[in-house]
Amino acid sequence: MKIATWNINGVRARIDNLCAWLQTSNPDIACLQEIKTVDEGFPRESIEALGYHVETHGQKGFNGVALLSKIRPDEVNRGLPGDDADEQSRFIEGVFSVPTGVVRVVSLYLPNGNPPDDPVKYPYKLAWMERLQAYAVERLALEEPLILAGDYNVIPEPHDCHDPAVWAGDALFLPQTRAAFRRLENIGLLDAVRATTDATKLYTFWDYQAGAWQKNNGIRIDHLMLSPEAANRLLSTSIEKHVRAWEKPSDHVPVVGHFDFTA
DNA sequence: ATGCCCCCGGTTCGGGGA
Repeated sequence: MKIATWNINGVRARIDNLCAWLQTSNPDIACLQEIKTVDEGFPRESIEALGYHVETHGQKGFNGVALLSKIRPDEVNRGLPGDDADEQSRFIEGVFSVPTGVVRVVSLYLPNGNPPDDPVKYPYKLAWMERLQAYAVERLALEEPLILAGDYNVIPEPHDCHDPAVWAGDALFLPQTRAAFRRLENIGLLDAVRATTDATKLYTFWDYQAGAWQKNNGIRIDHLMLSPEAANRLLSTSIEKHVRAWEKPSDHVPVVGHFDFTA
């Protein structure tokens, strides 16, 4: 079973790209971020035509997440618990039946947090990470396969970026950000890519500016975080960076986990 | 030191991204 995450950077601007990727990569479940549309504006027909069920949690203009899946989810929940006043659409959870039972899959878009000295943005990011941890603690107690997939806007370690010095004061790489990410690992979530490879220079995002892609000046910020029950089913991961060279690309590429959920 | 580039809303620029 192939479960992928991809920050699409505007699903309406990228629908041809998305359909081409679905047809070639053929994921069973795709977690999208930054769909940048309200639910009514999501181009669901062209995706349904490829055999996918579509669940969205959008908003006007920016943010927005979605779950595309070949099997219909038994349950869908929208919004990260812990703050009823938070109106940003950054979290959607689906529960899917598999031969071994269920797998719970989340598409999440963690706040960027820049600039760090902004009175609202960085505190919002850190608070969101605390809420995510509280949610994860609760879900981990279920002892189910759980896959928290998405754009975390976190560079976990210096080798997860081309030039750590450039990112030193950035909300994606500040010590507090990295510490919050480590807490997610320490409660029992496994970074699937790092668990399956020792390769260096693995990135999932390359800025549109200054020829970052051509120079491989990237960062690894899109992650699949796994509960122990999901980690035990993990076969391999891949970063599908070839799509970054397509015409009119997203600045992120899909990150894919292959799982064996056969009984 | 700053901007490079891109999407969106809605207008010819600003907000947001990272």
